[in-house]
Amino acid sequence: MAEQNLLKSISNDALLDLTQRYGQSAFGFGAGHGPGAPGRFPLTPATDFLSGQTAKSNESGGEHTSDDEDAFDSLESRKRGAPFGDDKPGGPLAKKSKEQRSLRLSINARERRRMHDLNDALDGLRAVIPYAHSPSVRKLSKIATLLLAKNYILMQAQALEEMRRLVAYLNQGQSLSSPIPAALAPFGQATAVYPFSGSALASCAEKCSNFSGTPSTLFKHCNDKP
DNA sequence: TAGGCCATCTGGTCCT
DNA sequence: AGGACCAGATGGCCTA
Repeated sequence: MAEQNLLKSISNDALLDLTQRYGQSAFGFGAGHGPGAPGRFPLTPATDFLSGQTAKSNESGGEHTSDDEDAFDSLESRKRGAPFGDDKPGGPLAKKSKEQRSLRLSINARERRRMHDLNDALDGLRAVIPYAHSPSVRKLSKIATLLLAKNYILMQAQALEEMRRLVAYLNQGQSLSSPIPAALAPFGQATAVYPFSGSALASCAEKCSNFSGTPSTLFKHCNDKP
């Protein structure tokens, strides 16, 4: 039952909250920041996160014996309606030798465990990126989770850069009472960073239309036609 | 009912 | 050799 609640659609309020948090920069300025930019964000927490995941992965890998895993696998396969009945008499593994079959089952279990670890990591990611975590809100899909996380990181990096500029500006002995320079405009005008924060009148479609480059499937819930 | 999302199986490839 | 990683295929579940 809790799962069904999780699968309910994201409400418009949830989208509004999400878009206000991320803004245009979150979905827009990914260009030029591909994976080929190593060292761009040398963040220690990321390293800790990775090491934590590795530890978790090893931990989960050692939770079950292979026998436990096989028993668990068969049960889970039936529950999920696995397409290939690896333990059925007429299944694809039926013709193979016992050794081959055993090896195949072992590989399947490993792959399943690997995917579960991956999903656990995605759950961890969902837990730390800002979106509506209410039980009445549908869980973010995998692709949406990754895209939101990427844009959230980019947005945080941008905010950090702006903060550094502000600190540098203040260190020059300038008074804040003087007009805010253009370089610091985002701090004086929230809409420069969060274009939706002051646009309560904007339609859902208008907001969605600003997310160029984001797969339209992420906004299936949007009932407004642009 | 079509489309999206997901879990699982499977075979191939690469790495240690 | 064994394990990790990857991509394709398949079928189930859910929603519009």
